[in-house]
Amino acid sequence: MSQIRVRFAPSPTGELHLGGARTAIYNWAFARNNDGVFMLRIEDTDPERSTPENTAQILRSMRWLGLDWDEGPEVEGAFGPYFQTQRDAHYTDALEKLKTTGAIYPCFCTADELASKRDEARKSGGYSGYDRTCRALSRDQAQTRIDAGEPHVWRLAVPLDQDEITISDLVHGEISFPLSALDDYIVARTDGTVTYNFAAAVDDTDMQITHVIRGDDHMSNTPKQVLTIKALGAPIPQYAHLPMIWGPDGKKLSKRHGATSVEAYQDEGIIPEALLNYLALLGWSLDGETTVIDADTLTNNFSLERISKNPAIFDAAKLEWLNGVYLRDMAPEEFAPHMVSALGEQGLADSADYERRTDWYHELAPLVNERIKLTTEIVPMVRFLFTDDIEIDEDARAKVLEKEGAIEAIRAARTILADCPWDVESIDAALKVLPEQLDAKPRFVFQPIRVAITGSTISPPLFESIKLLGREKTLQRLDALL
RNA sequence: GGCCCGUUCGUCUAGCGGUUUAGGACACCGCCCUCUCAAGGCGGAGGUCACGGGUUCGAAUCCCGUACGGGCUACCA
Repeated sequence: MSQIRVRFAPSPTGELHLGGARTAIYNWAFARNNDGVFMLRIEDTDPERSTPENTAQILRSMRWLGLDWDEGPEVEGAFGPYFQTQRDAHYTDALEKLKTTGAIYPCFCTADELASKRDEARKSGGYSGYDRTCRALSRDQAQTRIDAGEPHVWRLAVPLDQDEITISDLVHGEISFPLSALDDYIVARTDGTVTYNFAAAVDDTDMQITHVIRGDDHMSNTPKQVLTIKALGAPIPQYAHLPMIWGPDGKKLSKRHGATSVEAYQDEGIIPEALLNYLALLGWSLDGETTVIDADTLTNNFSLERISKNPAIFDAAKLEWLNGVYLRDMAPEEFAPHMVSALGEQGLADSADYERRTDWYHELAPLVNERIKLTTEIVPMVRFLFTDDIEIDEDARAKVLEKEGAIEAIRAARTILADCPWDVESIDAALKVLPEQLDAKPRFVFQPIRVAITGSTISPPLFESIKLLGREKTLQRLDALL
């Protein structure tokens, strides 16, 4: 059997959003699991909405997710170019071929005429596509008008000698469309440029795509593309149409649901492993039990048969939970770079500092990564260790510091820490006696100390925090409240 | 309007005719642990498998209708 070749074909009219990312993931995983080729093709034929910035953003997002493509922009390959705007020659060839076989015909109806015909037909209740007026023209008649310079488009002549066309979809099974409901769709516009359905069909043919894995919204386009490929005399690829991803309200995912692009999630503190994992399992399942799956397991087990047929609602809470799972699983040397980068953005740390006291960072890492879900939570939790410019939270001041016994606890801690050996065990042992000594519940003793040192009621464990802060700064912060 | 697709706990899903009193995960609730917050442990609530008909000894699983939701129906992709 020939090698499996799949493609992800985004149109750079916007950022890479979650639905597109998932389509890319499934294509990639399918190719990897079958020793196939994963191709990236940019469908930039809409000059109004396509931008190089969007293309760059899509490539960036894919790399971030770890989706490496074997052919496409920047890596190139034998089937390029990989931008549709650079493939005119291929489309012209295909067009010429279909003109000679008569599979397409020129249509001189104007856009206005078509619009009014459509409106009228709809009003009387039964619009089912172009009425094929120009299909009745003889070749000579048509050629004469073309020679006279009359503006025209080219349409695909849908075969009339069969009832229906059946496409076999690897997700949905066999799907039949009555040909009577199919339009003689426009393949080439008045200005000579080709339309999406034609370009996609020609490209999939020329690029020898074996499996077209794409969104459900293309299902109705498939018969047009199949008819086109047949007219070209090429083999029909296999299709797999993925269900849509919806927002929490069951409507199409959009800005009003918050972040929709891959980069937006990156900014919100999601790491690529988690997004890949979440999206992979949104519409596909390994066994119904597995919720945490790494890239290798995915690429070794992905199958089109286990893609679900029904749309899925995007659940941000579950993504965040997964993100937390990945964060918690990280070893100190894996997590520390995330801390450095988050702190770096605030000018609180840099890689030089990390180099200088790597052990210190590695001691801090496990205290942090097990209590957060998003990398954006890192800085608020450890900020007190990186600057003396800490402000004590108003709420914490009122609820903790102004309580009876708070100052006494801080004073007692100050005395103990002034000459306690500086390791976690010693600090722990020394401070643990305070509740009994002051005859107070542990929380009433330790919370004031925590607020004094970290500025907040929420922090990494106290004794470890004290140890990492260092004796000098610890005493300074306690003194500040006495 | 026409054509196509879909419908299992709030959400993601397992289930491919009997092993199911429908399993897992997130979210939710309670308890435990505890210096805060998390994490973790234990337990709980939550589904008349959209609805109605069939087929069958037996249906979430097969068939047909209906309802609801979605997609396409552009000289957009």
